[in-house]
Amino acid sequence: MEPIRRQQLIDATMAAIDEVGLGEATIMRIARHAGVSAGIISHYFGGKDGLLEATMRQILTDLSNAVAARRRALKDDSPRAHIGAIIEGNFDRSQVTGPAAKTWLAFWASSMHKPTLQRLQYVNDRRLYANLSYQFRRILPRDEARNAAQGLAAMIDGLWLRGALAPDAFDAEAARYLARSYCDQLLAHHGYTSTTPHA
Amino acid sequence: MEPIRRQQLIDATMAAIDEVGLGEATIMRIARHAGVSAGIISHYFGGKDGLLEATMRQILTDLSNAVAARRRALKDDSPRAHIGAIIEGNFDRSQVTGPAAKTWLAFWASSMHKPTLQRLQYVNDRRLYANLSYQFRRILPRDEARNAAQGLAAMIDGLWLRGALAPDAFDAEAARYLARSYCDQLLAHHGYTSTTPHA
DNA sequence: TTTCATTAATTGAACGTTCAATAAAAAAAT
DNA sequence: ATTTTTTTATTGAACGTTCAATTAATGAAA
Repeated sequence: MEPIRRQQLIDATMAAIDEVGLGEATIMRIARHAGVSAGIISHYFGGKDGLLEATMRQILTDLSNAVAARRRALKDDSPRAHIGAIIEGNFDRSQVTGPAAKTWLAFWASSMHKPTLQRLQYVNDRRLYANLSYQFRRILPRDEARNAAQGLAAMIDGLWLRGALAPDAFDAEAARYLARSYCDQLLAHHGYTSTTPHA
Repeated sequence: MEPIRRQQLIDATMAAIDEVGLGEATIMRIARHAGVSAGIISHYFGGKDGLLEATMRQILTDLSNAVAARRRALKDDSPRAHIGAIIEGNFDRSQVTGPAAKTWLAFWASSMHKPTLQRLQYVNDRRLYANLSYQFRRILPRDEARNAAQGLAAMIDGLWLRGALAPDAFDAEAARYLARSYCDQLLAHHGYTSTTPHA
């Protein structure tokens, strides 16, 4: 029963944050979304903070899995292919629009003042940077690779931020195209030519 | 007396949000920061929401002014110069790190669920896009210009988001360099050569 | 019956708002 | 100039509401 309830409550948390924002996402509202009583949250997560932390953890895990799966499925081992997979994985993110995205942004803002969330967010950020940096380094000199990784990471965050903010106006395909184009420009800048130009 | 108090309270709001986040920024804490009593907030702003809206308005005005001032000071009327001024202005933003930045991000998240803030944020976003788009259009074909504007806008947001999140690790100069490099790549992509390469 | 899962009622703290009272400043009258 | 009146600025306490957490009671399963 425990794993079922935990998942229900995590999903309900995202739904509630998507609906009214983190500030108004009370334990009663979350519990109502999950179809259970409020007390059960303290029982399974020790309190509201525990539930919020578990929810952020799940989002990060989902993101990590989405990237890893696409990289595992690669036939091409080129840096461009790996970076492409990272981009695709980040824009999957259990739908860039929708509950997960708004929840992510809410946690992002909240992590500025909650050490626990900040740590999670930091680890995730470093992983993205390390992965990008490593792949760029296979082609670009050290400083160039470092800049490229930071630039692309910023662009991914920025595009996704816009997705969370205006889900209706957001075109996920256009976002992926922009990120890949930027990646290609970064690589081309140092003599690398892509084998298969993106559509 | 009124304009003085209003400014004090707006500054105190940013200080409080910088300190403990939007969720914990109570009117008592804000009032204490300003050295006045809590009741005065309702007197001058009609309530907490009024104060928050006024604070966001001020941040947007400051940003708008920072960009406008740099564009007015341009000697060169080239698209590249204008876009450069927009970048510089956006990374001024009354210091990308510090209270204003955290307040901005807090409002950004909050605007997903508060129509008033959403409207302010939307107008600001459209102005950035329109300005960038117009300048790119002077050199690039329509679709290319549209993509370039969206890409650069996303990169600016992404870089700045990272500044708000990790003020200590953030290098404003590096951020400006990344944005300008990206801009140059976008322009160079269609035969345009910059007159003065950035340092 | 004993244990596990859940609920519903309750508690105390914290919140934003309101309001009557006060203090300070300005204006008017003497 | 001095006093009186009016306006403005501000306070601090009280109110009603809402929240997260806790507790005791209830139901189901083993």
